[in-house]
Amino acid sequence: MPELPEAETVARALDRALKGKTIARVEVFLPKLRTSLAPLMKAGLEGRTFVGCRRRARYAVADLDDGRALVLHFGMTGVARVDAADRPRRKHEHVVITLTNGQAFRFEDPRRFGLVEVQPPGSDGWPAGLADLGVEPLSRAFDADLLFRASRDRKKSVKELLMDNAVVTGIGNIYAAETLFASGIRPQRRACRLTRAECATLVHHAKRILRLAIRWGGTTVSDFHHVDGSEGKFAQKLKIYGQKACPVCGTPTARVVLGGRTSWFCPKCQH
DNA sequence: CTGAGCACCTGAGGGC
DNA sequence: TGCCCTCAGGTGCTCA
Repeated sequence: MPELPEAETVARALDRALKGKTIARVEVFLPKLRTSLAPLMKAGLEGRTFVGCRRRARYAVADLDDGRALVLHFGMTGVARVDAADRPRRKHEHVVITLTNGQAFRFEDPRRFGLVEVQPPGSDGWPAGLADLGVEPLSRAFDADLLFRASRDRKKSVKELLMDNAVVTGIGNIYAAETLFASGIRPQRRACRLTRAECATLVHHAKRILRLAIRWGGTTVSDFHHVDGSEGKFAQKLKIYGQKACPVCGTPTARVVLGGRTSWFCPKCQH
């Protein structure tokens, strides 16, 4: 999916596009995405007004004026748009929420791994369904100590640890690869073999790369688009993911499959 | 508890 | 042109 920078970009745009807008009608065109869409239809959203939109992990959370929230996850191919309500529906637009101002919020998702739910507030200020997530990578809580502690006695690879949402949220296949390349660490290294200093390096580069990617509007590989339909420009900044050769030493990139995901690395620069 | 494997989906691209 | 294969930004289930 959309990893953290893409979700952040979308949440910021939805905040501008939806804030103060009132729901006129909710339509769904499939029984389910990752979860059933029936509760969304029965939620009685007509007449409710959006008060803003924020991000947690890879979720966009559009808050409503009654305390509930429209919770979105983009799976691999989910795209949110807000545009004219009267244009023809696209093939994979599964949810259309018409607003009273002549616009409509639309959720398009060819592979249907995404999620659109209405959730009540939980105890921590976030929707109830977002409990049990790890720390935000851009928060102070994500530091070398946390990563070092989480990596002890773990047989799994460093890359899988970085992508483990119970440890740190929002780092997916692209940004894990970029973080490991910048840190000079091979993706397949056992997490338990990381030094404290290497954990500090990983944390530093993860934060730097995620911030940079947000600044460039995220990464468009094929499906990801902004709320206005434009593309994320971080794709041209990728150093290792999907690259033929290492941009530093010119060595052809290598690939290894970890946790079922292709992991790109430079066999010369990463150890 | 952990980790491995796979299921959930459609579409794009390559080889024949 | 079509068929068959592999692969794709994620998550969550079962099983050992």
